[in-house]
Parts: sequence; C-alpha cells; structure tokens
Amino acid sequence: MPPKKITHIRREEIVQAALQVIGEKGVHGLTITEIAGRAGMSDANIYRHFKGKQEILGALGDFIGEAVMGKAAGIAAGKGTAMEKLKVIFLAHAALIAANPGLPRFMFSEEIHLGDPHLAKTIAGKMAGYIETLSNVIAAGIKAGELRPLSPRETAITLLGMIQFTALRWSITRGAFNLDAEAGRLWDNFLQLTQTSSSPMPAYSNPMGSV
Amino acid sequence: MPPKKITHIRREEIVQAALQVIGEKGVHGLTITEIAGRAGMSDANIYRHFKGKQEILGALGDFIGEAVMGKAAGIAAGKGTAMEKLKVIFLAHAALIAANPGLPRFMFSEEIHLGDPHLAKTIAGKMAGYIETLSNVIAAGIKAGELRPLSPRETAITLLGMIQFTALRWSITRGAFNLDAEAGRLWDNFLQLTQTSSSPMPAYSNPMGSV
DNA sequence: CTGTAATGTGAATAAACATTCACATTACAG
DNA sequence: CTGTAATGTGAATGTTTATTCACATTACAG
Repeated sequence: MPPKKITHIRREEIVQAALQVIGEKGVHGLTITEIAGRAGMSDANIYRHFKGKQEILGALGDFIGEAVMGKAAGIAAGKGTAMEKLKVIFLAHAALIAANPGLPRFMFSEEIHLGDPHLAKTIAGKMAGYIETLSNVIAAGIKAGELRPLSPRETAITLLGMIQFTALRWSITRGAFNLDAEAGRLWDNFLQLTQTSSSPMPAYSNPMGSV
Repeated sequence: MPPKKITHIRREEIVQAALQVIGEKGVHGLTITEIAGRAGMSDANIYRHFKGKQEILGALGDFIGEAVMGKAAGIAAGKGTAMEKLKVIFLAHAALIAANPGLPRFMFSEEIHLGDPHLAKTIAGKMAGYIETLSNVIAAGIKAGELRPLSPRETAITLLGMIQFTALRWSITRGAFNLDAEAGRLWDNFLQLTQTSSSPMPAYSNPMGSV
C-alpha cells in the first residue's frame, strides 16, 4: 500500500529516527518498534534495510562520529588563532549536544561500550582522533605564545572533560539548565586558566544554584 | 538447606554483588539471576530483601554516593593546604574508580538517568554536593593565594570533568590504560593551569599513543 | 505488457527477564 | 519444647523484545 523508497533513503531515515528515539528514551528505550514507528514503517521492514539492531547502532555511531569530529576538524583546519578555534570548537560541540540530546546518551551508553566490541573500538578511535585534533590546535597555540606551556594532550582532555561532564549533568537532570550558557561560563573560566599573562578578568557570579 | 542470614547482612551482600556485576557486564547486564548467582542465593530470595530491582539500584546509588562523596568530604574537612586536598581527592577518586569499574558504569548509565526519576534526582543531588565540596576547597585556595583568581564552581567542574571523561575512555576501552597514571598526568597539567606564578615545570612525555 | 527483484506488511516465534507462588527449613521467643 | 515469623527454594507466569516467515505490492528493465 504505502509508496516505496530506495534503501539508501530508508537507511538514513532509520538512523535519524534512532537518534531521536535515543534523545527521548535513551539507548535502553531504543526498540525496533519505536524506531519503526518514528520512521513511519512496520517493524519487519526495518530488516529489509538493516541486518539487525546492532547494525543500526553501528551506522548511528558512524553518523555521530562524522558530525562531531567532522565539524571540529573543519574548524581546526580553518582560519584564526588557536584560541579562537578552540572556542568555536568548544561552543559548537555544546550546541550540537543541546540540539541532539541523543548524542551524549549514545556516547555514554554501555549498550554501546559493552554490547558490540567492534563498535566500541570504532568510537574509541574517533575519540582519540578528536583528542589529537584538539591537541594539535593547543600545541600550535602554545608555540604562538597564546597559551602558557602546557601538555597539549592533557589540556585537550581537560577541555573535552568539561563538555562531557556538563553533558552528563545535563542529561541526568533532563535538561534542567541551559547547556550553551553553562558552556560559555566554562569557557570563560578556561580562558583564565590558560592565559599566558594577566588580562582583563570578567566578574563572576554564580547564576546556577548547583546541580 | 543453606544457613540463614538476617536481612541486614543480605542487603549488603546483594548490593555488593550488584556492584561487581555492573563492573563486569554493565547495568544492562545486571539481571536478578546474575546478582543472585554472585551473592550465592536463589533468584526468589532476592525478593525477600528487596522489593524489586529498582530498590536494589536505589540502595546501590546510596552506597556509591556515600563512598565517593564521603571520602571527598572527609578530605576536604581535614588538614592541609587547599591544593594538597584537591590532589588527594582527585587521585583518591581515580583510585576508587580503578578499583570499582562498576562505579562509573553506574553513574553513566541511562537506566539510572531515565529509569527512575527519584534515583536520578538523588544522584544529581550528590553530584551537586560534590561540586560544592570542591568549590569550597578551591575558593579557600584562591583566598590563600595558592591558585589564581578563578571561578570556584567552574574550576570544580573542570576537575570533575577530567576524571569523568577519563573514566569514560577507560570504560569504553575496557581498561586499556592505567587509570591512576593517567590521573597523575592530568593532575600535573592541572597544576600548571592553576599556578599563581611560575614554578618548576615537569617535563612532559606522551606515554600513551592515544585514546 | 510482463515478469521479477526490491520494498512492504501482519502474524508467528523464541528468548530473556522480572516477579510471584506454593511449599520447605531455620532460628528463636515464650 | 513448640509454634511462628523470617529466610530459603524450584517451578510457574506474564511481559517485553528482536527476529523470521509467508504473503502482498510497487517499480522498472526488457
């Protein structure tokens, strides 16, 4: 009865539907029925386009890796000072998460970490690539005198940890605070941390009780 | 046939068994059968001591919160400079995770975040308390001139993010690197970040390829 | 037109799992 | 001693879920 679509299109629709479902119900709530409903097709039809649930997760991992890493790599390769690039990458990452709650859920999920060793290795690889991209920007910034002499790799991890932990708190509180604003505060403080000499210091308040 | 134990003891055994199971198979692999086997009792007997799986998770949340938070609060209230306290808290936290892989798995788990709103709120509260404990130590350190003028709350989040992100990478790579050593490197770099004036700078190498 | 490969569906199938039940056995208060 | 409440168990029960099957329908090459 319903019109047909070629599998290339269907695969994209299914992956996007899966990302949405994860954003709302988590990887745990990602059932075939849920995906099929969101993508507007029957459960059985999912299997025309994917071998099984694991393959959907694999495709989703590739998509997310590309979305996050691709954006960062593009910024890193572009124009600007090292600190400018870092800031843009940092805030863009936060914005991407704010727009796609499924993203951190997927990254944190142990169904991913433990469920499929191959997928886990893929994601770990993408993470390592991300760390290296940031490390290179930081190293360049140090050489240019924009940052004090730090360990690029550990500083990159520090930066990613800020995002990751914030995403975790944002996820567990179900979006109880503004992620972009929080990222802005963290970045401002990071600036204070890395500054090579004394510079204008913004006044800090504590706009959030806790959490 | 088997000897009996009072429920107070049984509850502890069950919670510890659950923590071990999570460390090996994740929250996803935490089944009643698995817990019962580990604790050396029948499935049905679990229900003599807990109303259900959710209650076990709740008790585990309390236990973990107490273990992590309690240790940090104790150190914070003790003797020493602010930076010394921060270092001990930081490294102790890493060591605790290294000894109990189930700990980060539990904290990251969305079965927890999304499964039981009450438990999620409890954990978010403990996290907020942890952030505040660290913030107070940092604020004291700033006042004492041990750190530069930073935002205590954002700096605390930065510190926790370092641990959290490292635990995540450690978890996804299934313990492919030495967590304590990595924590040591991150702490050294954090020292460089927060130092109020120039001080002896350790030589950095990169002992890990990536990840 | 025509047949055939791709796409689509509702109805099984089978496995995993939390929970309950009916029935022992232990510990201990009196 | 004795009975009773707490602790223990193997065997159901019912639900959720991924996956498969037999059977349409569409699109399109020839």
